Amino acid sequence: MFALVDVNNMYVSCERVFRPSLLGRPVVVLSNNDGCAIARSNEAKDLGIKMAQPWFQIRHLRREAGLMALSANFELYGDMSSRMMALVGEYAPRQEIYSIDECFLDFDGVRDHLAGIGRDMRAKVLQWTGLPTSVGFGPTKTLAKLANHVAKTADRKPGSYPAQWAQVCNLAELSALDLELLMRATEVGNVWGVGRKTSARLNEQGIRSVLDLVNADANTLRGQFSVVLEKTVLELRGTCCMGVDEAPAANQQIMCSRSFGAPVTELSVLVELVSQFASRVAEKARQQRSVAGAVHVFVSTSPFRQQDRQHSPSGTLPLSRPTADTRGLVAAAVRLVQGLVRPGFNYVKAGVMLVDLQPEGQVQQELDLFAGMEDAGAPTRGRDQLMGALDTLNQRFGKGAVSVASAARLEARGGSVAAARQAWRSARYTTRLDEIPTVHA
DNA sequence: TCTGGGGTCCTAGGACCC
DNA sequence: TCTGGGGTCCTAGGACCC
Repeated sequence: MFALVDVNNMYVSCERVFRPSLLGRPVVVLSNNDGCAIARSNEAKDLGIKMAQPWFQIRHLRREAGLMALSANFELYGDMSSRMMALVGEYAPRQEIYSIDECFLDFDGVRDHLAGIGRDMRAKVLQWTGLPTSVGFGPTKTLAKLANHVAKTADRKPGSYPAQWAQVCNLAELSALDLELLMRATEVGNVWGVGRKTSARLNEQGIRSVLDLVNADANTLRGQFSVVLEKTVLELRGTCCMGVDEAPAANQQIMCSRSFGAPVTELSVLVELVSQFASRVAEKARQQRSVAGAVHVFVSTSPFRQQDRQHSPSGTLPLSRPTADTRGLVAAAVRLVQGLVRPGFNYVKAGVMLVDLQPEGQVQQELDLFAGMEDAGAPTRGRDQLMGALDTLNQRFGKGAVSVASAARLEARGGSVAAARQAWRSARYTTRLDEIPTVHA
């Protein structure tokens, strides 16, 4: 048996822990640049606000409905997530942390009292962290996901499902009749792995509910769609196609990209931005002990500015020697961006991606045949120590305390036009001593 | 005026090989 | 006029997830 535990409206719930005045109010958390809503409280959902809806479209609800908006505070959410995951992980022999707000638990062999365990887990997380969760149990991961959807929806929309399924729902406890009722009442688009496009195509064929999908011919669907959908159908029927993965492999790509606060036309500014992004991905690569075989850079104009001429070039540069050294990666990224950018365009976004990632230490030395001879014999140790020192300093004194020169100029100028807008960010209550909450007695 | 930032996996099609 | 068949690898793009 698997459980899926997830935090309801994670980002909003994290904010509410430290600002109880937000409870009961419509609240959204905004993306970078305060651009669009990436988390919504139930009250905000009830106002009709959609996921990723642009802020300028819903701003009027501040006055009309008391909508509160907060800028994203990922440092806070990440720390709250770690606390929640640690608590939940105690309940089962294996845990797969699937995203910042949800994890699978593998209750191998356990069949009884699961709902009770779920309620206990929920209560403990609520008491210890203040975060409300939903828990779904099922014999496969896809069914646990479905159970979680039911637990959350039954809680949020009374009448949608029987009330006893709210908050914690165990599909294995249900009679065959109840399970059929549940699947008939649930739209196929709510199934894990069935997105917008697929559900539209399924609907055309008359497959509207989860029950319709379960009763469809898996083989035919495989031909029409893909093996992914076939697996989903099998999982819905109770056949396990996926296990819990406790230690997911290192990422195969590492990306850092941002939309800018204002359009950028100057190459020099883009060089500085891309340098910053490259520094960030280099740091991430070192964290997971990987080296990159190639660097990919893209810049793009805004498809929403229809009066602008559009230009979205990208390029990839293979490295003669795979590395996670900030200097080498910044140099490659800068060379790329210099070749991409053309004058006369309003660029609004850029990004750097590391690809061809390999574990550090098992780098193929043959690739060095054509590398520059000047450093062929240089000890790599010096480099590692320099990067180690860089990471330590930045960890201790804050991001950007030490950086390569091309990335540092932006900050020296006191930010730039491209700086992201973050008008309403809350304090990093749990990770910064100088932002720790004050309690007034 | 103002529209996120990460990731994964699968498939189709082309290049290339024998 | 008639022009094989089977394989691998790589890449781009699409769909999905949160």
